[in-house]
Amino acid sequence: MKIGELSRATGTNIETIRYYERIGLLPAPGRTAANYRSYGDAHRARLRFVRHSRDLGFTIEEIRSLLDLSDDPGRDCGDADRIATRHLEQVEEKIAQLTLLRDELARIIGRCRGGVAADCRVIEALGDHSHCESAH
Amino acid sequence: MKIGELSRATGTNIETIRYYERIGLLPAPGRTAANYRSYGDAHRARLRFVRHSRDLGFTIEEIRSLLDLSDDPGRDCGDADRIATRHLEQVEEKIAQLTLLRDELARIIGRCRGGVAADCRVIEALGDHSHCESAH
DNA sequence: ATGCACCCTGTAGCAACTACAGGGTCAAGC
DNA sequence: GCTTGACCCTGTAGTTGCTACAGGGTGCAT
Repeated sequence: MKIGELSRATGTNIETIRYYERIGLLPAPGRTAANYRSYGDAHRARLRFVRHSRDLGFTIEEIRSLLDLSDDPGRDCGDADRIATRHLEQVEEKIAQLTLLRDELARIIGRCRGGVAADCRVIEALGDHSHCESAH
Repeated sequence: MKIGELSRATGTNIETIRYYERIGLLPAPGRTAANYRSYGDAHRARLRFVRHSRDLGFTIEEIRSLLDLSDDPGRDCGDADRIATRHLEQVEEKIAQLTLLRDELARIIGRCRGGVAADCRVIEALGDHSHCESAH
């Protein structure tokens, strides 16, 4: 299949597919006589793996490691588990941070009673971290 | 005060301070005879405002608007409220997304019972979105 | 033969910094 | 008086993960 078809089959931008090839995340496919990229099922499966991992928030480097693992079926699965677990921890930490942040924002906004900027509690609160109830 | 002192006083990287000046977020300060930047209290307060806003996840452009507002004390506070409220909504959406993602990751990882990559449920799950229970 | 959809390479842009390279300034110590 | 070290300067390039051209070639239908 040509790149446009692969793009549609995986919901991936054509430029992104070429980008993944350039950085070595996808293997360079064969070419047609007209120098068009020609992909097979294995390419499509690999790209789906990459896209799904990106959707789950893995970085390109993490995906590289995960792909190395899946290319070597004899290797210990524990490595994949460790990468995913560490990522899960990061996601949980991010959620915790954003939750603090949300509470802080809600508190700041809640104090706004309208009026002019000189009396604005939102602007005042942004200028002075010491009004905050949590660290960030 | 010189840039190093401002950096320590606000916990901001020196390069970041110069960057903010370059993009017009901070006004260019006066210079000493030796061409060193020379800051006053107003600069420090403004930088604290910027850093605090960044910590709360506002973008540079949002901060630019908020600074415009605080520079013009007669203006309607509602603009600041709207910017902050929209940002709060974005944070809430991000939390919701990450929560879905966390559940999906936890589910994937929970299936891993060790063993070799060929049988790895983590790698299998990453390759096939159809195993997922939620959209992402 | 001409239009159009598709493909190619290479480069530049985005956000928000961060990290040099290559140089100048200033006070302290020998 | 000269060096050492901490600080400062400008300008440019790197980071992540794409995205968007510019400027050209290919393939098929009308």
